[in-house]
Amino acid sequence: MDGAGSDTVRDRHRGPSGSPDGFEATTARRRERVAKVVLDSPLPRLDHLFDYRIPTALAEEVAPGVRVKVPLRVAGRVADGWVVAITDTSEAPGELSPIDRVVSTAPVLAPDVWALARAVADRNAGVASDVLRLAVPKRQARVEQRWLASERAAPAPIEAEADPLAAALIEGRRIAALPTAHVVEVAGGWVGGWAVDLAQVAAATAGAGRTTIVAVPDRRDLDQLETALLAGPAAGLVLRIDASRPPAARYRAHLTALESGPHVIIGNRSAIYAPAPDLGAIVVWEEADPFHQEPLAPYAGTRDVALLRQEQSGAGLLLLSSSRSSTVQRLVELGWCEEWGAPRGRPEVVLTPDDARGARIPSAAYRALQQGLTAGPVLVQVSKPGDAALRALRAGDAPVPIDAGRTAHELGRAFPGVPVIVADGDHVRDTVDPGPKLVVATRGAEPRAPGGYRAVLLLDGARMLLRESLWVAEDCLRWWSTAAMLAAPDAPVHLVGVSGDVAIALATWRSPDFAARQLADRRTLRFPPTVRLAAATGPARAVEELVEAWAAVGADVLSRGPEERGERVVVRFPTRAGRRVAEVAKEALIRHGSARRPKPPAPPPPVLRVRFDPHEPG
DNA sequence: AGCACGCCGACT
DNA sequence: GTCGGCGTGCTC
Repeated sequence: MDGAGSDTVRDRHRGPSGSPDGFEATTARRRERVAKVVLDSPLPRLDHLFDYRIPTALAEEVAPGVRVKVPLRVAGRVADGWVVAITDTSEAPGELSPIDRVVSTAPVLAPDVWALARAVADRNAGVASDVLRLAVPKRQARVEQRWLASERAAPAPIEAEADPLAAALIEGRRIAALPTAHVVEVAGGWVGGWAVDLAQVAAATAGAGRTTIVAVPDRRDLDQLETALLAGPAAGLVLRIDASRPPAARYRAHLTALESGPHVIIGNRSAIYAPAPDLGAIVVWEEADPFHQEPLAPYAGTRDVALLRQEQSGAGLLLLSSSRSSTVQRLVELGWCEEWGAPRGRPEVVLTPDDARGARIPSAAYRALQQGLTAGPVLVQVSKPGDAALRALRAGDAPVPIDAGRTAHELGRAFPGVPVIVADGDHVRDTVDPGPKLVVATRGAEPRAPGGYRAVLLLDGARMLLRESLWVAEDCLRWWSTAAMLAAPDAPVHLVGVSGDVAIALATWRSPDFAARQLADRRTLRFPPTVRLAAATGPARAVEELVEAWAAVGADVLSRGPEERGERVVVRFPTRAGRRVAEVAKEALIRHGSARRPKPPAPPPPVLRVRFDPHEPG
């Protein structure tokens, strides 16, 4: 990777003979202090490094990573940017403008994070500054001044138990693994076994003087991981990088992460961009969870960013998931990633057919609940109700949907005197107390119970499998697996009304085999993850032009249709073509990407947009 | 974003 | 000839 950042698209346009405007013949290379600056601008045309003269008055302060204000001649504007490198020469035509001022001397954009942002943007035909918005938190002047003034000492070394997985990661190995499959008690309470697994790996990595980054999908998982870490030897090294926390805390954690480690950096998807000078291991928990998909352009998900960061940094990569996705299985089969060990513990899953007389709960499952309730709480997982279904229910419309509320009502009647607790998007619960009770939860909202549930009922499996999605089967396996892992070690897990491959995968706890079969099917169908997809929307003319350019580099149209004020197209292409497909898209965005506004007041004009690896092609 | 430049049609 | 509308390209 080019440490100064690659000016790829633009350089390629110029070709080997140099600038098309003929400036180079008259422009001698100048010798002076030159700063290479990336501008904080979302315009694709400005997404390359700009050269600025470093005035002697600023020579002391200008350094790679600092925020600067620079003039942008057109319209006499001053733009924000970051210095990413300092050189002695410039190829830019004309006189260099001087840097206007240094915003602060804190080097907030670490060189490797810049290289990562550049690579992420290039892979997704995006703009580096859009990625930097995720990678560098908003400046907090007070916090920064305090940090600049403070004495900084490296954290004291810690004593941690040696761990073979951590040792492998520090060597730079790439590993796919399944976690301990039951809840575990630590000083702060009961947490998922996965969190204790990861706390151990992070502590051992810190014991070797290296930093670990762990990215998890959501706040609930982050809380569990933090609890597990605070109970262990690495408690003092934890930095929580979490967009939902106050900006000052977020910025303070970012500045601390810039210091030499070891640290244990934990957070949601933005944590994958955290600066880490002594990075030893990159960990993604539940890489297939939709919360790992970035909703902001250029939409790069945690797993893909982690893969790029692993390749650039040479740190280890651990993809730990409650079940194997076809995407990770592909990495394993390519030999890019190795499998690690066998999962520890395995829920006792019973496949239970639907009741012949049409009762909501088959009698075998009913007996399991009854039995479980003599010892403690039991869990019933139902599919997501959905707002429309709930509104219909309230309005008294037929048909009545199956949802957490109705199931809870029925169960309450079936088990009189037993408390019923509902957990869903509107009633968020992280944990429940011990003692007999029925916990009815929509998938993904299941609370944890001390010691684990005495029985788990996966009630709406068949319904979940009806969801229209490219990824239904593996999504269901993941939802069921996460609920199953909340069971006490000897408690039964009943999967109701589902048979076939996916049910057997859960019962045998062999999701990798299932993922391998999914992958084989997808290979013959030419579906992701064996090929990649990209979607473009915009004015028909721009979309048509892009489709032609894409066809020339090996992308074929999967679907095409009208879109509000324009067109939408989805193409697929072999993974090998990814680089060219992204380059071509970036060129199209430079031509058509910025708004050409007609006379106001008019609706905002359609603009060309490109999205790589959309989760659903539709 | 906002400004210069240049190409083409309509005018003194 | 030349004025000016607007589409195109550029910003170190």
